Amino acid sequence: MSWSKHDGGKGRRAYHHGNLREALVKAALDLIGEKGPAGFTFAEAARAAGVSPAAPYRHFRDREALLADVAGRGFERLADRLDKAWNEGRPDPRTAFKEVGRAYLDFARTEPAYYTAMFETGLPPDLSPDLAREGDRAFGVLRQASEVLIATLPEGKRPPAMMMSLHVWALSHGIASLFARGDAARRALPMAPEDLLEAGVLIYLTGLGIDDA
Amino acid sequence: MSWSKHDGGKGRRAYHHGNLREALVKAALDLIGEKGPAGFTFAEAARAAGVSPAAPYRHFRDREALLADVAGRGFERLADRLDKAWNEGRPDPRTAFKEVGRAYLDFARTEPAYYTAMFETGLPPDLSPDLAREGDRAFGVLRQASEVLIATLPEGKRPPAMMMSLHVWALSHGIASLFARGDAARRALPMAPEDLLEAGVLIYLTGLGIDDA
DNA sequence: TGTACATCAGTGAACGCGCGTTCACTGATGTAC
DNA sequence: TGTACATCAGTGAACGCGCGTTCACTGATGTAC
Repeated sequence: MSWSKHDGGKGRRAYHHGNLREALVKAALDLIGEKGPAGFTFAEAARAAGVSPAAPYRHFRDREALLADVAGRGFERLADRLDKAWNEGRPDPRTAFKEVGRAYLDFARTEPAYYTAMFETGLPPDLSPDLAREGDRAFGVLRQASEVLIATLPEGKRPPAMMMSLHVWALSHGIASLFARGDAARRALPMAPEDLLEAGVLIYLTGLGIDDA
Repeated sequence: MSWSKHDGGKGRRAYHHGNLREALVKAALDLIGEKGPAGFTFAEAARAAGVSPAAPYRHFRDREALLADVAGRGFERLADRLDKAWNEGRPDPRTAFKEVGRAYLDFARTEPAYYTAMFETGLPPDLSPDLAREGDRAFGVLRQASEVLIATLPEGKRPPAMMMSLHVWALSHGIASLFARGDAARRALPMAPEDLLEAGVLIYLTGLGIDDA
């Protein structure tokens, strides 16, 4: 957050913020993280960025547009993390697949503000092209991983990859939103959410006939 | 919604509403259904019930208390529906178990306003004793069903019933909240949510070794 | 059966608040010549 | 290299709005005798 050069080093504010767009995104994340999806207001984000309430309109059409931007960045990060966890199927597809599941949950836990923006603000998943694209990309990682895993099965015993990835996504999201959320609505769980997910995925894979190599 | 007897049949309003508490609950449900979790306001619920904005305070401590009441009723209905679907394990535990899954999703789809109040308002699950009790009762049905199913397995191959019910709940909730929600945030799905869930539960049960009789 | 009175469940006006958004504006920056 | 000027990214005041909540009140209802 660099204010203009003519600041004079005295903390006196210069006219231009420098990177207000980024500062607003960060403020939005902080607010969502602190007070939940409804606790984010345009006005307060502006305040947090040290700027007048009219300034954000130079960068975002309205409140919803900022929210969509935040959610889009969230999906971008999620996709990156899942992709990294998948690691091109190494050391073996089954292990890598479970790592993808863990990474999903890890994302929900370590980035609750992003996760909330992505799934709890009621935004349509295709509100902006960016949002839609990054959302697809994240799901694509899961789908690609499913395909590779399925290919290890004998022909004729292969389930649809789409179905499989939807199951895993739904299970992961269910666990995340019931047991690994950041706010007071989190439900108690007699084990780590990651372990619950890993066990579930394991049983599911067994059910599909994808066993240890 | 019966107003006082002295109404005179002219539509002139008498002083007492008769059943304001119920009318407010109904109004809350309608508002949540129409405009999402954040779209519900105490003031508008009062307006919908045809009553001054101060009247609801005779029945609910505040906005959150009304929300908790609605959520509690939702869990009550959900528990009843799950229990009915379980039907004491008839015709056989495996079939009955799948029916419980279907009933869960059916509830989410046919009662989106309740579902939203229960899971998307950020209420702590133990905000009121009623809410906690009915929530536990709903989960209890699932847990009981899991126990019966598990008992069909040979000793030594029985997974913990708690884990199993958590898996099924999470999968159901994940599907419901991603693909079967009532608002614009619903994601497209190339099949019926119920079928996706049934297939998932089937694969999961197979993975546990619970096969067709 | 009639009456006095306590209690219950409303009214309606008012409050302070913060929100999203708009507007005409102005200081800072970048560019063309 | 200097200067004129267009454009960009802010300001700050104002708007209308609806919210949650409080308050003193009052009409309707139920009950004791």
